[in-house]
Amino acid sequence: MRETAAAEPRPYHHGDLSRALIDAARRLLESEGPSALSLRAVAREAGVSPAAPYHHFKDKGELLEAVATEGWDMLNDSLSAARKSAHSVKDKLTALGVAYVVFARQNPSLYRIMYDGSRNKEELPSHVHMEDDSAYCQVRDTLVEAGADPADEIALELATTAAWCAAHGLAEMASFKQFDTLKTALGSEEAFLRGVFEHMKIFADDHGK
Amino acid sequence: MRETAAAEPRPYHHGDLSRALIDAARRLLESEGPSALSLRAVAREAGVSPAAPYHHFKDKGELLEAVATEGWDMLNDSLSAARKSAHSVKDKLTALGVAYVVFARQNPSLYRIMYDGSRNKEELPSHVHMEDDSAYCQVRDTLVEAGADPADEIALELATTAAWCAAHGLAEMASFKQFDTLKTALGSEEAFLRGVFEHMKIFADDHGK
DNA sequence: AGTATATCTGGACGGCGTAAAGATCATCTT
DNA sequence: AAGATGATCTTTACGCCGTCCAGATATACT
Repeated sequence: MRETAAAEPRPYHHGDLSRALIDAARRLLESEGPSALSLRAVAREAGVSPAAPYHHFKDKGELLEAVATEGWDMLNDSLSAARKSAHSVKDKLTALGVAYVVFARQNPSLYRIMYDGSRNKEELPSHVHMEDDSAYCQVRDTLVEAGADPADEIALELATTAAWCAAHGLAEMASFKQFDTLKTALGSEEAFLRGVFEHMKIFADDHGK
Repeated sequence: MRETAAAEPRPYHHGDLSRALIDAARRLLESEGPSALSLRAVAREAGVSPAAPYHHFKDKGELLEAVATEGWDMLNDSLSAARKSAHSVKDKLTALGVAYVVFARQNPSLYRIMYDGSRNKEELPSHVHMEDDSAYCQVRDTLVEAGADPADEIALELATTAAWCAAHGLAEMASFKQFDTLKTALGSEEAFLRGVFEHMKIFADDHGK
């Protein structure tokens, strides 16, 4: 819609350092894992001095928050796609759950970062829990589509929470080697995920329909 | 069964430093949280030099593992007690789930440490998953008591995994402020936990009985 | 008693997050 | 066009971290 650089945060010496820092962090996260993600390492990867990031982020936490935000956006997109691709209404919920866990398994370091900031503040970022096509709202809306009564707000929030907890729990557990035999017995990791979800009412029920 | 000190690791200059270090770590964990748990701080708290711990633990990780092991033992005890205190068979599973989450909520820093080491190794400690009165086995046995078919090993392991994931997911989520309104609406945090569990088949079903 | 050995201290190294001061460069005002 | 302004980046420095090494110290074995 717009020609060139005109409304961006104004490239100065570097160009767009905050963008470059987030990208560098993501790169390090994939190649070295979360424990290697120091502010200094990110600055090094981006080719600037260790203090440069402080002109764009208040501290290390704020940089990680920016990385996390992009992670949540990616997750929201994954869930949207899963919701659309599911054929029957009954499959939609499981498809959402599987998509959630698959995302976490494919981006384990990013997934960790996404929750780390929240754990310290004991609060999820608002765009996860509140905004309209946030992950939380997508799960809730899908529950309603599946037959949950939207008038009973408490039950609906409880059910959404239950689904979220189940998916998050499985996402963290699925990486443990203890489940390898079960995965091979069932043929694939996704079969394992579906198997676990099948044992959870929240993903199998008809929700009053 | 034995009189005094005879089979212990032998107290030397300090007395029993590894014990003292683990206690110091637990103390710091409760008073300052996981982020303050540096090796140096633990040594300081125990009144020894920063290098002293290295004669008892290979590195910081091994000390944290020792702390985690005690945490798992405490959790196992909590679950045993919950299992015994539940009156009906039907209540036992929910009682287990609630006890799990309550433990995590009452010892949040310790709970974090318990999983941190495993996340790096992608493997749970064996005494959690294998030994007879481990948390995992207690959940599995309770499922059998509740009517699950012990002959269908795959289904039983899937169900146990589902219950574990649900409880772990809820344990991590329950600290977020987002659920405060729901908790007050339901009257107490435990009511909130039970409400969430009620939406999970694994905790409500009759398991084929 | 005397030697070996386990335990602890002190000091050092590099890496970390972060703050302060100075250099550099795009933009704004005139 | 010129100089002032202020954002961006670098350099330097501080205290904390995990860890290693050399030396001191106290216990245990012969």
